[in-house]
Amino acid sequence: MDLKPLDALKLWHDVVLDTVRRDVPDLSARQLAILLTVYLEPPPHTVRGLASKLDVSKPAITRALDTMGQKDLLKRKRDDTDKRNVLVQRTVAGSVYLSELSDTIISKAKDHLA
Amino acid sequence: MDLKPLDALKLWHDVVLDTVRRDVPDLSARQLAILLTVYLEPPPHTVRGLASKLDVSKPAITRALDTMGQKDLLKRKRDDTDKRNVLVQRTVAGSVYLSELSDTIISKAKDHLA
DNA sequence: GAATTCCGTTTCGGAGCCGGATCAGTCTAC
DNA sequence: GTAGACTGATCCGGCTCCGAAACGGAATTC
Repeated sequence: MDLKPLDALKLWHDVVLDTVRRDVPDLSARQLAILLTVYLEPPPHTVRGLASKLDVSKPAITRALDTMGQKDLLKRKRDDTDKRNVLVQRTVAGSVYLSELSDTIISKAKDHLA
Repeated sequence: MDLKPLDALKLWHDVVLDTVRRDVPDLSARQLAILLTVYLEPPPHTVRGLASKLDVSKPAITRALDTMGQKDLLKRKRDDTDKRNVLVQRTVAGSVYLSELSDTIISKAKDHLA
């Protein structure tokens, strides 16, 4: 793999610019980090676990789940075996959102990594 | 270039997670977009031009320049030929910041695009 | 040289997010 | 069964950012 510094920044620039312009579901870096973690890493995902992994406070995770839940990008589910836990789960809308993000990345990558 | 959707998202995940954890100069997506534009696209860069390119309001650009100026990532310079204009210019600290970002991207890319 | 246009900034009220402390509910040890 | 540990949610004061509108200064038009 041969990715030069300038190419890496240009790729980042193109993708960030694209997401800023069509800011539709405007996610903060933290929210995006949560979304990607839930979709890419093996479950289960708890509030505490996510807070630890991202090194942020628990309320930050709870609030992010609130806002992303409203946008239907994620959903909560109470753990039946231990009702203290909340399991964070995927949704169809979340999958679509990330699918579009990967499309953007791949499209922009083609321009720089040809 | 052969970048699969899952690899693209994993790359994004790793880099975003890295920037969230060491949130030192915590830049919003917009601020990062401004920074990358100024450093990657040919000058001159004006407030109005940046607002148009990112499709955001002028005050948003002004405020972003304020905060990033405090962090010394960018600097303003009055245009001598037309004193209405403000030219946005690079700084050493900004170059260092983006250099570290590209290092992170390249490092994470190696894991997925080997 | 007065009126108009253009530029970046500031003001304004409002919305979102922040972390520490605290809370109610659940599970575990004894 | 009761005391303690643990989970996620909520409260709190504070900070950042938002866009529309209004502003002052500079350039242009006539």
